[in-house]
Amino acid sequence: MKALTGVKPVTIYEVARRAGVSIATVSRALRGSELVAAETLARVRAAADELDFRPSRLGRSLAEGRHAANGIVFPDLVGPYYAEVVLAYEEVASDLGRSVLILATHRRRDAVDRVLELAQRVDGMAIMGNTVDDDTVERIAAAGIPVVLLARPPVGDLDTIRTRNEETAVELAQHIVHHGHRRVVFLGDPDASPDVAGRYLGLSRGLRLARRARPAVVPIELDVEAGEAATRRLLARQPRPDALVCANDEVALGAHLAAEEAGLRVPTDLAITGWDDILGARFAGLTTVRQPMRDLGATAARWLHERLEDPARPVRQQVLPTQLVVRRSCGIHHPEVER
Amino acid sequence: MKALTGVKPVTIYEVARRAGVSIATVSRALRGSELVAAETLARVRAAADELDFRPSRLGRSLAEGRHAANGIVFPDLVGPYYAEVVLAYEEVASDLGRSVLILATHRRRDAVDRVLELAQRVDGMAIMGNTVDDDTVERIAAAGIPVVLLARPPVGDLDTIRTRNEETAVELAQHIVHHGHRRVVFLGDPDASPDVAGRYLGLSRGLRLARRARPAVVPIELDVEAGEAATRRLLARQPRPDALVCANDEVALGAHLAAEEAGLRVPTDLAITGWDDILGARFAGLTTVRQPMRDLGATAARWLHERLEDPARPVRQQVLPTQLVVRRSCGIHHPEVER
DNA sequence: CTGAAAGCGCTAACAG
DNA sequence: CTGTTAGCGCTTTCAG
Repeated sequence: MKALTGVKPVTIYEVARRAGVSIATVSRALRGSELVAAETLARVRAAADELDFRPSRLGRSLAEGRHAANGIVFPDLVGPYYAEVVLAYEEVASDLGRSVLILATHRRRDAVDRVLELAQRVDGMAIMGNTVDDDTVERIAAAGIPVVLLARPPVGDLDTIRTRNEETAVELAQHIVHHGHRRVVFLGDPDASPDVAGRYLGLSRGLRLARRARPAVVPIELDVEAGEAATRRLLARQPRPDALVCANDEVALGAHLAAEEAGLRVPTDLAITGWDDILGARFAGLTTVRQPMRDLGATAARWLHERLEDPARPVRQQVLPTQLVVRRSCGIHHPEVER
Repeated sequence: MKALTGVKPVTIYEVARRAGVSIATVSRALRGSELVAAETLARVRAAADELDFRPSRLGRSLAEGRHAANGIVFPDLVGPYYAEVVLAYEEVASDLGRSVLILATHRRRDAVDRVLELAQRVDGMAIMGNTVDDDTVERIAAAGIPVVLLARPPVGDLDTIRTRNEETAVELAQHIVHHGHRRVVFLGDPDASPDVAGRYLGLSRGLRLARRARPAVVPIELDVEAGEAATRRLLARQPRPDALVCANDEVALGAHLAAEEAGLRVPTDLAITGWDDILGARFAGLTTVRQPMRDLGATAARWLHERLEDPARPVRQQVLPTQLVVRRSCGIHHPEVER
């Protein structure tokens, strides 16, 4: 028997009155305290049900001094990459009984303010890659909000989870060299995010180890259009590059488009590699690097929860493994070709 | 000159004491009330700055009776589809000064409870497709929380935004018939979501109009693996279907994989279509239907804001157009082939 | 212009 | 076991 209560929320007072007890008893009864007589408990429950009472989250949070909510800050949500991270984060957090607030910073200049505002609404938050500067991170942490850093270098003594960029990029470089490519260009902006920086560094190091020239870098956005446009420009130059190492798969797919348009064949005329292993990469036969994105998000949520439970626990920093996925966009003579 | 305040949040009382005024004056000053002397204003500002004061969101919300936050409920975030919707929603909501809480229901049986909990934290929310039943939606709306429905049929007199499914599916059916395909199978579960139901209905209707047999339906999950497995099974049957209409692109890409594995050529031996036009579709040459996903999310956020501003404004229901994107997975004789 | 004080809805001592 | 009461931090009358 649910009473339609209209637009005025039912408060604990009304339940108390209806059950003929005090609000303290209602509170106890509804949150499963031992200190309530069975019969009282039943009366309170009945009253609450009849009124369809749901305790105000605000009142409760204010009294408890906690939000039971987590935040996550990421640069954007285009492409499957961040979506996966955020989803896994939400899934774990939700199962742990915490709501999740999201904030995409894009490159708004008021990103810092928005993050600070977010910090007012959560008990802890995950902060990804290229969103806000270290000062802001430290400021939030100093305010007592647990923070876990995602895909960015450690700041202070904060929990940090990253994926392996540089080492796998070295491996990728070797793979490229192995296929005889010489004029290598990196498409992506190392200054744009720690991830991209690591990938560029690894590529450079790998090429250096193989005594090849340092790669040229074309700092662009990480989307299909930018990859396509940049490649179009590059292919007009002489000599043409013979390998494009792209900072992510979207760029690589854009490069593919431009190559096709120019009548070039991949990998014969031009090798292309990506990063992330999004769904499209598989269908384009793109050699790329697979990242455990769901792990990133899930671990962040779990760690945050554990730190909230025990603020004194030791700091953790982890680098998740990534994996070179060899398909055909680099050359086809390689043994471990994957479909 | 920022004072490190440690872990105890600065309250309005401390600012008031430091500025030598009452908390009421601090409140007024900081929220830009006219009723504060210029000199007082300056003193309060200085004190707040020195203490790095940020008003407690909880205190404020409780007093104001509003959260300045919106929720969005969706079934999942796998695949680019929902991610795009959510991102656009966040972007608009954030610009309107509202935080956003997300909730993925997956198919948890406690989805209703979680949505109800979410309702306690927001001023309004968007509810997508196949998440919770109409009763729950009405219950939330009845509690005075503005709701906008996304990609699901209207419930009561709530604002609703959908994309055109049935009509475009009819068009798709005609396209398929036009290419001479006869044994058409629909991959997807019409009971799984209103969107899928609409697509199936349109396909059936289109085939009927062309006097073709009603399509068989294989109710599966909407991911690559399910599409691949189902197609593998279908291709083992005699006679083989000659056209697979998939409820989304992931399924279609999975079907592609299975066809390839079976040594069949698309579209010669088997036509395949998808829905959503994700990035991978383009590279697989998949004929599909493009949906304005960002519009969906952005419009939802905007409408919600407008309704919050003016609860009495007229209800709106809108169906956003979708567009058949013809590539090569159905046959190549069509005039309007797109790259 | 400014301060005092009454809530907002709930939790958690503290007394019985 | 149960009720009283003091906050949690802020906004907003209501009086000066």
